[in-house]
Amino acid sequence: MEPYRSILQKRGYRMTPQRIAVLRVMAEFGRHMTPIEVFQQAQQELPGMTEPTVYRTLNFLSEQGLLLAAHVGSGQFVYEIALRDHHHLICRECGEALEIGHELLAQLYENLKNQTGFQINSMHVTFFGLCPGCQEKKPSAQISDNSSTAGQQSG
Amino acid sequence: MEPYRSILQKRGYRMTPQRIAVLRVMAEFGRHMTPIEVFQQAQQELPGMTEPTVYRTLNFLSEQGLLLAAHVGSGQFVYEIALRDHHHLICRECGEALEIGHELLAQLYENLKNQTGFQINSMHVTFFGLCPGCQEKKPSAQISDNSSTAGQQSG
DNA sequence: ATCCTTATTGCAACTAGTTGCAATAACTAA
DNA sequence: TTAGTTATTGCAACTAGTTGCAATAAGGAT
Repeated sequence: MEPYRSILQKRGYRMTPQRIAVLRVMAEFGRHMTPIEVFQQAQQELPGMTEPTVYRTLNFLSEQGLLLAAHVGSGQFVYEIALRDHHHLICRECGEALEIGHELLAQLYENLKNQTGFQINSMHVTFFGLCPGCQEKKPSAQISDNSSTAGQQSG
Repeated sequence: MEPYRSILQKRGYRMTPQRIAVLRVMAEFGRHMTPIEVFQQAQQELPGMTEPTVYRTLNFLSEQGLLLAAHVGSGQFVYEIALRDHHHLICRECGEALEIGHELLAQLYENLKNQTGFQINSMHVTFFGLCPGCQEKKPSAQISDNSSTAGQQSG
C-alpha cells in the first residue's frame, strides 16, 4: 500500500483508511468490479464505509491512474486495479471478453498525436464486436441491412 | 423518418411516435445530448412522453446503430445521431473535443480481427488525452510521477 | 509532540436511471 | 378492412449514483 501512498502524497493528496480499503479490495479481487460490489467488499474491510465515499474514491483513484474504469455494455460501469496497460474486446452477443495489450494501440496513438497534437492517455479502451463463434450464428451487417452492429458506446 | 422505419421493420421492430420524437430531436440538434436533454426536447415534440421510455428508446436506437452513445468523462453519458462513422478525442484538462474519422481506426480493427478473430464494430470510440495547449501547462507523466494521466474510462 | 491547514468523509437529501407488469397499439396476414 | 400477435409504452416503485455542507482527520510545519 505504501507505493500508492507516496504517489498520492507527491501529488498533494492523502492516503485514508477508505482509500486503502478500496485499493485492498481491488487488488485482492483483481478483476472488473461494479461500484456496488466494491462497496460491499470494502464495508467488510472497513465497517462504516459509505456509498458516496466509495463512488468518490473510485472516481478519484481512476483519475489518478491507480484504477482503470470502463463501460462494458448495457450501462455497466466497472473498475479494476491498474497493474498493466491493456484494453478490452467484448462480444456484443455472448459477452465474452478478451484482453489486448497496449502495444496494439501504440501506433494509433502515435498517428493521432502527429495529426492532431493530442497526447492520448486512454490506457483502457473497450472495443465491442462479435467473437468468431457469434459471427457464424449472426452474420454482421451494415445499418441498412437486417442486423444490429454498429452504435452503442465504447468510450 | 421513413428510412429509419424500414430499417426497424426489416429487423422485426416497430416505429412508434416515441421513437420518431427521439430521432427528430437528435436529428434537429445534431450534437451530443444527455438523456435528460433528449427527454426535455422530446416532451415538446410529443407531450406525454415519459422518462423510462426515453432511456429505453435511446438504448434501443443505439443498439440498432441509429444513434451513437459515448461517455465523455466524469460519468457523462451522451448520445448523438449516427450520420457518419467517427470517433472522439477529448482533452482531460479543458474538455476540448475533436472528431476523428473512422479510417484512422480501420487498420487497427483489421489487425485485431487477424489476431483475435473478433469482428469489431465499435463505431464510436472516445479517447482521452491532453490537447497541445494543456500539454504545455501540465506536462504528462507516468503513474510513478506527479501528475494524473492514464486511467479513467474510454470504453 | 503539538498545532494548523485543508483534503476528505459522512450525512441527508437529492437526481438519474432501471425494472416488472398490465394495458396499448403497430404491424402482419387473412 | 378486420382480427390477431406481440413489441412497446406508461405507471409506479425501485435501485444507482451525486451533491452540499459541516465535521473530521491526514500530514506538513513548528
